[in-house]
Amino acid sequence: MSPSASSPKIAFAGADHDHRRCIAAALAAATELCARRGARLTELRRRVLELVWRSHAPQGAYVILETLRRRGRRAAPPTVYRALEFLLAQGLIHRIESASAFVGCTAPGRPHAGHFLICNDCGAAAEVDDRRVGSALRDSAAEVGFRVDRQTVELSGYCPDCQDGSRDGEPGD
Amino acid sequence: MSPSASSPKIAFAGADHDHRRCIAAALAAATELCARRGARLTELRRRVLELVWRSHAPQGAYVILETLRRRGRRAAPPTVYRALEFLLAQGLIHRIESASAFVGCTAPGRPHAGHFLICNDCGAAAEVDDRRVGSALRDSAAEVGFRVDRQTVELSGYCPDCQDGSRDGEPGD
DNA sequence: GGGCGTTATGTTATAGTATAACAGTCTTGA
DNA sequence: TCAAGACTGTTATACTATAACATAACGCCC
Repeated sequence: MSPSASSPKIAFAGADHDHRRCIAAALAAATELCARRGARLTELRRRVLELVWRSHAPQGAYVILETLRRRGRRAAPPTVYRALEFLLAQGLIHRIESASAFVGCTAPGRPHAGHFLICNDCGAAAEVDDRRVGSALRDSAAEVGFRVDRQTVELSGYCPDCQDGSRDGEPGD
Repeated sequence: MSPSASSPKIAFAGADHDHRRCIAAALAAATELCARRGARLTELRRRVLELVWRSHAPQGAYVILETLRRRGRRAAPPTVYRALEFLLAQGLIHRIESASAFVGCTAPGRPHAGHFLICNDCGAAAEVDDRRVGSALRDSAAEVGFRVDRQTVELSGYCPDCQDGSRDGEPGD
């Protein structure tokens, strides 16, 4: 069951996609997953998850906080960080270390140790699960006797949509 | 100029090595490199580089700041961050994103886009340059049309010396 | 050696990211 | 109902990083 025959790999959603569907799908998956696990996806946590998913660009904790407040919710930094902590623990979001920000997980409930392609221009982060990368990293670590616990793999650069120079200055290679 | 032939890969220095030689070698390489480039390795920058190299564990900017002050240097956060910025620009140190800290580069002056193995226990970070990892990442990005600019690859886990459980419950570090 | 532009550093203030600690509230189940 | 635990509110603070402007040191030219 291949998702789409036209493109071999789906990484960046593209500027024209219906993002409401992304959000709805993420919330539905989270609801289902938490129910199955007996984890409590409370109203607050759901709202924070929704705000993380507001864009494919990683969202900072304080941006989420501001939005919560503007929407009438009493909130302080711990409010947001605790919700984010829960969502991280459930594998519903990821932290992008190089941006100190959070992005929705595109394959929750499935064990995966993928990597991220992050566009310097539009800010979008695409999650990629590539077996070759994973095994290369694992082999490399094993060779020196290192036992891997957690991996942070983030490539910054320019996504296909942002490489044509239509945004500013330089066209790419 | 050939590296040691005794071990196939040198990643972690080990608890018993003479770290003064690491520091001396790093400072010598930095001096030579900056001279060749006409970059000014000032007294401050040299001292900051030395403090980054104080350990193989990544050092936080404020730890460096505190040490500078204890040693009698007038310093504020920008003092340290500006020196770190210079050292980063010269490729003499790397920033470990997942720790918000800095570690000395083990191969300055040589273009490299390697990755780091970071021990959760002793804190040491080993820089590894593995062609397979690099090419797997490059291939994976190219497949979806992503142009890579910068990469952050950090694996956290346990180094060979820290896997035997001898550290459990140890008070000091 | 003095003038002058450039680079480096000092200094103060503040922005941005994250957590500690404790109080109050809600949920759940015996 | 009650108790225990989980969740959220609240205040305070720690940690990380940069903006903005002042001063000092260097490098070059004449």
